[in-house]
Amino acid sequence: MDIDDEDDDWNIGTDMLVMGSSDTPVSEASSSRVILHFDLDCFYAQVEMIRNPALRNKPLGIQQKYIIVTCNYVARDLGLTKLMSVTDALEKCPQLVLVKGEDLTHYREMSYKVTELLMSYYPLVQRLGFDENFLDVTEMVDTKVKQAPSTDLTFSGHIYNEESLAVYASDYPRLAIGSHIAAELREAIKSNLGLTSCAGVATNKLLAKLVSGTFKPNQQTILLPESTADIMGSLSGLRKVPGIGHRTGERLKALGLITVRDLQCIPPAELAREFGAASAQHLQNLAQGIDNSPITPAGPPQSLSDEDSFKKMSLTTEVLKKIEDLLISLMERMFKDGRQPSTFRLTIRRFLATNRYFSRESRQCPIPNHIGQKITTGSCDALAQLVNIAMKLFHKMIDTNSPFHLTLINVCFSNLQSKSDGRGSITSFFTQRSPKKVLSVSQQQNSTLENLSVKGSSSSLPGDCTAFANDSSGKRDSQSTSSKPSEQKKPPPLRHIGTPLSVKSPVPEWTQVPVNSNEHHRPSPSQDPEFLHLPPDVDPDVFKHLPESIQKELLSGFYAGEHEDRQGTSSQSAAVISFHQKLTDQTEPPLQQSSMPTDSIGSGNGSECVKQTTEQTFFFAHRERLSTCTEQEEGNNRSPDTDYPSNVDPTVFSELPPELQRELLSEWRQQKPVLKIPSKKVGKTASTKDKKVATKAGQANNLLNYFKPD
DNA sequence: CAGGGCGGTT
DNA sequence: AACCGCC
Repeated sequence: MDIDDEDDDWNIGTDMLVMGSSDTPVSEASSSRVILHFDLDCFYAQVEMIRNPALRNKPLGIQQKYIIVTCNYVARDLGLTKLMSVTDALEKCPQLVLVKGEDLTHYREMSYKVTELLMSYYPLVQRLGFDENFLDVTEMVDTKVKQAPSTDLTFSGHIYNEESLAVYASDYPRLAIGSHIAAELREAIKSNLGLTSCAGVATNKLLAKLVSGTFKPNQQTILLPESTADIMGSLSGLRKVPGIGHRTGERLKALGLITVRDLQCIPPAELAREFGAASAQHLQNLAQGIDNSPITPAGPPQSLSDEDSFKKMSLTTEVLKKIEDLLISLMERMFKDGRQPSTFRLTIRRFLATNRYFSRESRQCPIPNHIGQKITTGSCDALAQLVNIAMKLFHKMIDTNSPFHLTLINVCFSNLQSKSDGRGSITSFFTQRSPKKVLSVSQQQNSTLENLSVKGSSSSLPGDCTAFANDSSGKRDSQSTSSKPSEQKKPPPLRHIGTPLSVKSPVPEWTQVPVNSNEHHRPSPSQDPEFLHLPPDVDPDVFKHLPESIQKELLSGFYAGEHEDRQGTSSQSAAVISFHQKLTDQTEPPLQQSSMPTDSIGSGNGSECVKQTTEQTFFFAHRERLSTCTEQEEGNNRSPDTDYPSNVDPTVFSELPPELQRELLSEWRQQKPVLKIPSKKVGKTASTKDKKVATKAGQANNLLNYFKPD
């Protein structure tokens, strides 16, 4: 039995009151929230078009395996849709240009840049996937409403159901102001990052999300409370309600519920029989557009994972190899993140013709401290030890004596611990790392917001941003009291609304990546035997499955015949620090199982023993080298050098934001040198961001001016 | 349902 | 520790 669901019910009042009183002139409930939802247009495709502007005017599809996960609007106009098979897509549109999108690195980076940008305006930002963000601007709006008369208000963007409404912005001053904030932020995203987006303005997350897609590319829409029933009723099925997924949808269908109205009307008691009272209430709330869930501010990701899918995998050696590949890239990301994972999870998907639910199975276990530390320092044997742990987990799920058929493997780090030494600490997320971003929002001289009879004022900006700064506990300030009836924790972490969160650079550290980092392609160092080296406590069960030749190689040590630049050459990055730790067989006996976790994951008997390599280097160094030679083959009529400026439409390129131009250029440049390994530090300092800082520093962005007190 | 990743709940 | 839900 669940006790929860406190929040959802008592406050039905706020939203519902407004809806209910549709006869009389509706006035905006002063207690309702103002929530924005931002949805980037065909996000992956936009990122690829920025990376290669020549793709702009062509039908472009982003391909993952045999699926087009998204496509640009040129392609959509030709009839393509999301999640269409490559075969179908090419049939419909033979001239379709395909870009592989399995490697999410660039999308992830850009995604966090967007979140980061929004957070720099106001910290109450919640991510939803890579391409959506919610903002709770209630308090911003409220302070504004108090100081400005609600005359001369306008709505920015569309109004849902506008035709059938007769409304004035002065009836909804708070949503109206919210709509201008949304417009300003969309413009900021466009001018700073080159991305177009849609936005929805409403009184809760559910409605904001639903309404944001009303006018599709690059537009925004307000949902007035009186249209709540309309937009809910417009949904084609229950599955369209955010919060009702596959499973819940099926269960509802089993109850005979198909439409939103079905769910609204079913007697609560009946629904409660299937879902319990609390969940039943929650579901019916959703069906009515009621959603009191708070915006939970985005922090760094709580887990990092890497996965790959395939048609068939049925050999243990393949599994081992795949896990290793996945771990290599995952560990590198983990290393860059700086935090230390304390839980490891292995997830698989079995091929099961019978299984209707594509279900995944997972096993997880703690990561021993000493291994976790090695991850954060980039030590080479962390890989081997993790592979070992992973294989143990694998054997918990799969009996390798019987045939098996996997279609997916996922490796995941979670329980990420910030270390108090600075790097990766939550305390440093908003500390100055790179003064890269200058939020010169509006290029336009007259901000729309300035029309709101606001006393624009000084632009003194606080240098310190303590929004999330806290100690290593990893918890944010718990805060203050909600002024709303809703149970929401009302956080604005901002002490003073008039004090914008650091125009300077609140760049969260988890987004920090070497600017010049050249990691375009999947690691796939697949051919390279040096990754197969195993730890002292290697699992004999695993080992014996290996081909003999590999076993031999393992036993003889891999780095013996290593060539040249294994030593920390100058070209290696700070992230690729190499160290040389002499480990002779004598000084370091290979049996260390005492350090394994106490559950069965720990190494078992003492017989397993592989010679430790005599010299260890950070595995990232190897990974970097190997990654340089990969290149995507596209079957289509794409020119092979799509990433080079030669192919780029200069006009289009010149229209890109300067920062993007620079990053692109450096990216392109990076592709040439085969062994060029960018340094984190070099990347940062080499990036020309400093110039940008000066750009419009004096002209504080309008939003910030807008909220200057007095 | 694909695909690669996330967060949250049980 | 495993599952569910979402993009």
